[in-house]
Amino acid sequence: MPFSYPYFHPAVTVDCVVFGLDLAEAELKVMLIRRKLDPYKGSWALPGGFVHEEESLDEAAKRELTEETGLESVWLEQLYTFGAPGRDPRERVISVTYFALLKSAGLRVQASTDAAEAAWFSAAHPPPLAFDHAKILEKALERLKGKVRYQPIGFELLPPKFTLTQLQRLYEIVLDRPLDKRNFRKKVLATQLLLPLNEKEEGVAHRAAQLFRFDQRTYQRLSKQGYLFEV
Amino acid sequence: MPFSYPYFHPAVTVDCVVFGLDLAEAELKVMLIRRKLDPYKGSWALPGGFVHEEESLDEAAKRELTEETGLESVWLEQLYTFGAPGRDPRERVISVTYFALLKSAGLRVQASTDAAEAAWFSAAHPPPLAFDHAKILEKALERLKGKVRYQPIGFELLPPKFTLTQLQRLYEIVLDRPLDKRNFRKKVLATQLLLPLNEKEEGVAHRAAQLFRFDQRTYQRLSKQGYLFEV
DNA sequence: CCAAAAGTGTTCAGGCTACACCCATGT
DNA sequence: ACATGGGTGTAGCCTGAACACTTTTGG
Repeated sequence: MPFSYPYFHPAVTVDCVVFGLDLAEAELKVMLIRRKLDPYKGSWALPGGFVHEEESLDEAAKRELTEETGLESVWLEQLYTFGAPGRDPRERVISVTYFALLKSAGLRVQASTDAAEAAWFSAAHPPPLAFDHAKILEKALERLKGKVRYQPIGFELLPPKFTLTQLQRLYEIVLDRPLDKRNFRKKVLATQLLLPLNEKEEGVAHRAAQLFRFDQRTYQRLSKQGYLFEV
Repeated sequence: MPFSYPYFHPAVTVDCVVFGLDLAEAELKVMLIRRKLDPYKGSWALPGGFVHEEESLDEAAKRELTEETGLESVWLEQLYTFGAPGRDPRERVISVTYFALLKSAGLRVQASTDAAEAAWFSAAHPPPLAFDHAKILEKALERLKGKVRYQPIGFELLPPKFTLTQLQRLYEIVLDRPLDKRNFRKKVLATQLLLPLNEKEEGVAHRAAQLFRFDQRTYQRLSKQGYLFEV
């Protein structure tokens, strides 16, 4: 018989706030699933589920994301842990939440096993959410806004090859204010973290823009030396 | 019979990284307790304990802090949740960690009920710690260094009345680099968040320094308007 | 009067902001 | 040819860094 500490043992879940960028609508999106089980059956909720006995919290978050939305290889970071008594009407549940950034290439999502349906919604104006998920989303937005300014995580929301205008739109959307084109370009190019590719944008009805990719290697080298990315 | 989700239910603890400032030794300190129970009986560890069924995580952190160290009214913020399988040798335990800042007035601590002994150690060079507490401490230090620069939490480590030199020492210790006296004073006074008191330092064998206090009210008003404190 | 820390201004360089026009491409 | 977004430089301002001496107090 396995040892068990003689104290209260709550249920523990992970929930993920998955952000995606919609450049067409110039909006930050969040992925929600429609619950097919009680409680809150039929409501929109963050993708998530119970932590298994033999997996770490990070692994649980990755697994739930894949199971519920078919998404893989997203950027994932622990956000905050919510555990107020009563946040789940049935039993006390501690929720370790993550926030995830998805390369915007495909904003299509396949719902799968656990969830009835998955879809993207405006992150700023989401529909009513199950449990305390509105509070979780708010915290995630706050973190994203704060973090995007001093860590180059914004790139996780863009396709691997992107134009400077797309990068600027990204920051304008997340920071919710307009940026000056010339100043923005000067600044991000000065970081030396954008590698110009031998490729141009395709299929546009105007002058094709230069494509760049983010230089992950150089960034990692620089940040070990105390370099601070800032926008 | 109460409802219970048919999934794994781990034990859940809160652990607190309590920082204090030792201006005499110019060092950041962390409070540790000596464990009087297995596992790791006799080792130094972060103060903490199991979450009760009817209390929130924040409440649990406050309660443990008071029970184990006699400390009250410290600044407390959730840090990170650690839950790797195997981090407790007996049973899987999820630990929601907090970091706490203690006004340095009294760096004495009374051990009480749960713990055999409580004492202050160098935060940079702690003794060997139980469980994965070394990793937790490291994360807390990282957070403190990052946060102190853009949020005025440093004041939580000083007595309510302090001199500009003490404030400068604090930042020098936390950021681990020397700061220029004149530039530092210009900058912090420009924030308008330091109120000069009609009092001077006492009992020193040299010119007595002006005492200040931090203007919490004004800060809250300004930060609602999007003001960003920076050092 | 000596030791110890408090207190105080100016100069210079680099970064940030504001701002407008020509260019390349597809239809 | 025109519509659409791509791409580029400069000038003023402000902020951050460097730097040394006088003042006050207690012993």
